[in-house]
Amino acid sequence: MSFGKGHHLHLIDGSAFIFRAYHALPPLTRRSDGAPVGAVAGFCNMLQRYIAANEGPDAATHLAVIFDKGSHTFRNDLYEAYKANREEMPEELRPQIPLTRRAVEAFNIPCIELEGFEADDIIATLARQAREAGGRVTIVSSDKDLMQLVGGGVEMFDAMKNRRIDVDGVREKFGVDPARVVDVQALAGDSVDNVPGAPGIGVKTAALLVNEFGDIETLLARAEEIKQPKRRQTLIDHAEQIRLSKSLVQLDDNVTLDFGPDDLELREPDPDALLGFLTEMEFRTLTRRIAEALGVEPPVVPDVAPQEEAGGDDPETPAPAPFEPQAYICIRDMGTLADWIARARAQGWVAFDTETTGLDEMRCELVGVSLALAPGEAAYVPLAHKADGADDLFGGEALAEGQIPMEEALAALRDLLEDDAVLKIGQNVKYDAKVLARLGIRMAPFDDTLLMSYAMYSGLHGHGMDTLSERYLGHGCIPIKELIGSGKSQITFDRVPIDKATPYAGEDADVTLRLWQHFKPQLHAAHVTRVYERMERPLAPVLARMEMAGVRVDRDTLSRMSGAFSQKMAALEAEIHELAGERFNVGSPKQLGEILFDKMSLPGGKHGKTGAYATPADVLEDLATEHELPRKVLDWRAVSKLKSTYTDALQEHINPETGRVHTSYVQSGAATGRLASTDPNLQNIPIRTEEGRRIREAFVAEEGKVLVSLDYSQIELRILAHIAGIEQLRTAFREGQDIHAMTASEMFDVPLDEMTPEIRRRAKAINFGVIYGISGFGLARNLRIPRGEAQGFIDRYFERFPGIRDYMDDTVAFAREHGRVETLFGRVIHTPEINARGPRAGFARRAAINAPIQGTAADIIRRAMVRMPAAIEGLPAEMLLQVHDELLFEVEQGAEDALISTAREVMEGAAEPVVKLDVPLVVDAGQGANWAAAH
DNA sequence: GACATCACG
DNA sequence: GACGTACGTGATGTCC
Repeated sequence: MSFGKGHHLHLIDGSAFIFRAYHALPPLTRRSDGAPVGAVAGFCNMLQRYIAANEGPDAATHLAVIFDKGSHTFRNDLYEAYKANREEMPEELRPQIPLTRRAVEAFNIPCIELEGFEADDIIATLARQAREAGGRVTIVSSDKDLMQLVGGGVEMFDAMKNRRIDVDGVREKFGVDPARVVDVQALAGDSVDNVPGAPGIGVKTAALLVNEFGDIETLLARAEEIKQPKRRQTLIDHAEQIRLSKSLVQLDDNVTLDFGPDDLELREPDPDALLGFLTEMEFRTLTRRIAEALGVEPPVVPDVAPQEEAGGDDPETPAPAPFEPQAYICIRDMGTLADWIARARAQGWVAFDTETTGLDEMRCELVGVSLALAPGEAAYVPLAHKADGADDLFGGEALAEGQIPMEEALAALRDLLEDDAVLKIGQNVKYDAKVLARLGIRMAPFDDTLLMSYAMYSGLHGHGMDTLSERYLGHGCIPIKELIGSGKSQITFDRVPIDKATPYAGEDADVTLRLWQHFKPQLHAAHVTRVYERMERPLAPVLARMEMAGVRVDRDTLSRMSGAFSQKMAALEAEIHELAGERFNVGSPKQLGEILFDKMSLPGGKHGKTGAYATPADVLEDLATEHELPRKVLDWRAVSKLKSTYTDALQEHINPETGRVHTSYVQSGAATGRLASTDPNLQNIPIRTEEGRRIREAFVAEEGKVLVSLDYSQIELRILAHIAGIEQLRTAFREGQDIHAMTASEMFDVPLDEMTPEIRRRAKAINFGVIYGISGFGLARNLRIPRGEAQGFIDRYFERFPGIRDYMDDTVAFAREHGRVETLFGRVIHTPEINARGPRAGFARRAAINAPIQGTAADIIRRAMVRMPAAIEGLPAEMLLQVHDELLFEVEQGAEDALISTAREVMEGAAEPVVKLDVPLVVDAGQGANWAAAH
């Protein structure tokens, strides 16, 4: 069939796809021979998702993937240095290139490459042919070099951001129409492709010139008319270089091809060929998913064990059992349960998991438990499943038949779970341990696959069971949604029929067991055994105890504040509507933006990602000098935040049984080693404003008790001083000086006794900026000073403290070489994006600089927390909360001083004996009837 | 469910 | 001189 009107040709930029796949995924190797296949897997995934989503008005009728071939093209003949500063292709990627071509063919998609031509030129040619035939074209790429092709039915599609780029999109990027893009590129040049352009002219300036004069030739002919002398001279001096640049960026849309759009009609893949290829790559999940999409039986991917080296200690290792959820056993009688428990004891370890009615460990009920003794050998013990239809007529109380009575089963399980000689293996053990603790059962000793993954792979990926199973076992888990549904019609696990619950619950234990067998030997190889055994594993029970203790929150106080906030909001809202001259939703940034920037035409309206106006606080802050309205909106937002996030929401988190609020800490929440706090988040209770701070008055001690807060003073700066070896900082900390004032004095040559608050404020911002991987732009924005001035400060800072720059450079170099950074205590934080290009590289760089500092501080307080229960044993005190550098305790009146001195000693000495810091750690303490007073 | 906004260290 | 930027989190409301 010939291509024409009504047809739509999609052209995928294959090389861009590969690089994205390569950088998006961690190095994955084929199990049988260790060949790198991560990029191939990512590539296939992206291709599959692209095809699956091919519907709607922009769907392809014709499709091809285009690759570059050869490194020498006509552009190298024009300009030797073209693309000369491209980095070498990574070693792991090179062998994957031919495999991705085979992947395209396996999908039955035409795979196009032509010796001596860049993919861009082939795309340009096909796009022109398709356009001339009267059809539409979508170029799947975000490469700006292709933007010149947009228009007349040709658009681009950024698969990463899932966004189409049309003529307006190109105008936004280059400031000119697509037809003029080459002229802008010719002037601005391109450092990535090493196109020289005109020195000193960037895209902004280039667009300005092109819009005024037209194309390059006209511009060069009329260069004399340019007013700015420097710019005029540049253009005159570099005319030839600019012409050359244009011929480099101009795509050739007249490549001789022995086929055309007609030949690229969308074809169904041949299941045998496609699944054969995927099986050969040993992509288990992907094979299964694609088989499902094709409606055929998924082939078994042989699980070939890696080739053991000669003399390997166990050449007879059998292949792991395949996953067969239907084969899991349902235990319905005490005899069988006792038998499994006996086998677990004989073996010395067992994988264990609980099923419950919800995610809140403080309120949910136990529904059943599962056990696994070997890969593929798992059992589910239902305990509290409801009878079918029990919820209709009889109040939902009737239990399903054939379950061991709860009491009896728990008594038997207690012996196993509390047996010091049996290791319990779980995934996120803190959850199960809390559920069991409410039933009076202590679960110890244990191993936790979530924490093992966190210790080894922090920063690489999440640590949930589904993620780990897919990644390390190649097995997609049964989604919980298949059992309990989602949204409004969601049911609790006790309503799931036992015959459906058994494969799911059994799988949880089976997967956990297999992950443990996979991870355990790797801890040593990754050098994180100490991190796991000394910091992560022992912290979990400590967190569980803190969470169960909870903190008392006074409902009346919050309720009164909510009432007052409501009134204040209503008053502000009325004033805002009055000032705006119309009613609108103040909480909608979109509507607010339209009022401010369209209706009132205030300056500075910038569009966010979605094209709507952005109205963040700092923008409104600037506008507040122009008009009354922005200030009112800021006030409204402040009150609205306090009410909805704190005074309203916190009340709902008060547990009716304990009268206290019980947060959950996510031990693997932050890549740096920090904790995260959820449901509710008690690590972001307001303190910076007077009004917000009053919310802390609702966090109170019980009658006869006191809240005590201890926090590390300047811990991250102290760590920086130690790691980077900055002598002036170390001395200042040893002598207890004001560190920001000292920095200011050093930088601005102001004696300490003449220090002003303003100068000190600047130094403080720089000190913090350093910890975050400082940039002139960031500091400028923070201090609201010109960028040049901010850069001057930074330069001066590095001059005075050269060790800081060395630390930054060394850390980034280490990350580039190893793909990770480390804390002083050996915690590993992976930096997979550190060798990426573009803005992502900047993010990764700053994160790598920050991670060892933030992470070491996190390690120190974790160590203190692990030691704390034993240290304060005997004192009438409980540790309640951790807020990164602060610990909050509740203690009986009279024992405050004893607690403070004990806890302070633990905290100040927490780095030792593993690390001897050459700066002191200092802990400040406060106490009072509520959290506000304890500060 | 993505995005914008804002609370904390 | 150009680009886009402070690090790490979680909860809420709007809007599609």
